[in-house]
Amino acid sequence: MSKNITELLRGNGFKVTPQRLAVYEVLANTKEHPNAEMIFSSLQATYPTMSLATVYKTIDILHEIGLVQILNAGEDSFRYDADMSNHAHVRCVECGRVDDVFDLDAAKVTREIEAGTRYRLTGQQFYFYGVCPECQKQGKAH
Amino acid sequence: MSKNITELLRGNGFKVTPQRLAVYEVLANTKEHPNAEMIFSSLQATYPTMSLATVYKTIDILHEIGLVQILNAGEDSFRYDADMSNHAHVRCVECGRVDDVFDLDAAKVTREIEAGTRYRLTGQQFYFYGVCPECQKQGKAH
DNA sequence: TATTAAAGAATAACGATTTTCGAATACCCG
DNA sequence: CGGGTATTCGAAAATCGTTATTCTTTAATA
Repeated sequence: MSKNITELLRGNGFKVTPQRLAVYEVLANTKEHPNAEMIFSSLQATYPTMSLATVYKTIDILHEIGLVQILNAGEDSFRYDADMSNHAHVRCVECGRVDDVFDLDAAKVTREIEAGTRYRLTGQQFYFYGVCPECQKQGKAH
Repeated sequence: MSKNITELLRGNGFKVTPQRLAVYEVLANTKEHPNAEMIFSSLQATYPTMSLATVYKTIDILHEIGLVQILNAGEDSFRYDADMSNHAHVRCVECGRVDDVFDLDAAKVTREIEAGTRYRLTGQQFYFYGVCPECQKQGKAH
């Protein structure tokens, strides 16, 4: 990336706080697309006083300055991803895990849609649902 | 369709009630992908005593017997669609309307993904975001 | 038409997210 | 490097969509 988180925060008029760096670190170092609760829990050890509200407010800022994307995979809560590349997601309907799907040319599909509808498209989200390899092995597959 | 709503309800062990028929009628006669609140409001005139809880429970049943699909277009509430065909949706980020996108071969994309990941896919949802033709005319476009 | 299990309406409960507001602190300036 | 100040933090309460509970009504069958 061109700028690091500290520069981006300061450049957008936000203060650089340990909490913000910590929340971003969690997101940047996992591939598990955690929700707010999961981020909160994983920070309990190092930041015992941090509240869920702070996690939400921080995510809001990180999203605003383009450092995290918000996933709405049809669950009861949102998930967050520090990987800003345009990629789809697949959720296992058995265990709930959410994985990345990189081999999909979304731009091509988007161009087709833009030609078909008369919308001027600004973004898209593709979600796939199925059973992950692990759960298939578990024999839970019917 | 092969069976009508009355047969489907009864065949699945559900009673056929005026409320259920009414909720389905609303969904079947609109292309606006209403959420629960919108369905509730549009039934106020004819069913002044119906409660929101009934709308939710009815939608739940209609979804269970395969008569409506649930849309999660990244808003704060769910939308519902009586068109069960596999089609994508596009939401206008200006006015909030949700339109259908039929010209997209989702099955083909799904097959590609299934080959790439090792998931066994059971479904997918594609959502596009942009500015609808009306809002583009409004000059709100930047 | 009577029986009865299921459904409706009203209300309370629930969980994720947002807001409020006094206390704490990052950052600019000297 | 320390002070002043606007911003942020954190705890609690509020909000909002949705779900559960309770009690009353009703559809379906004989």
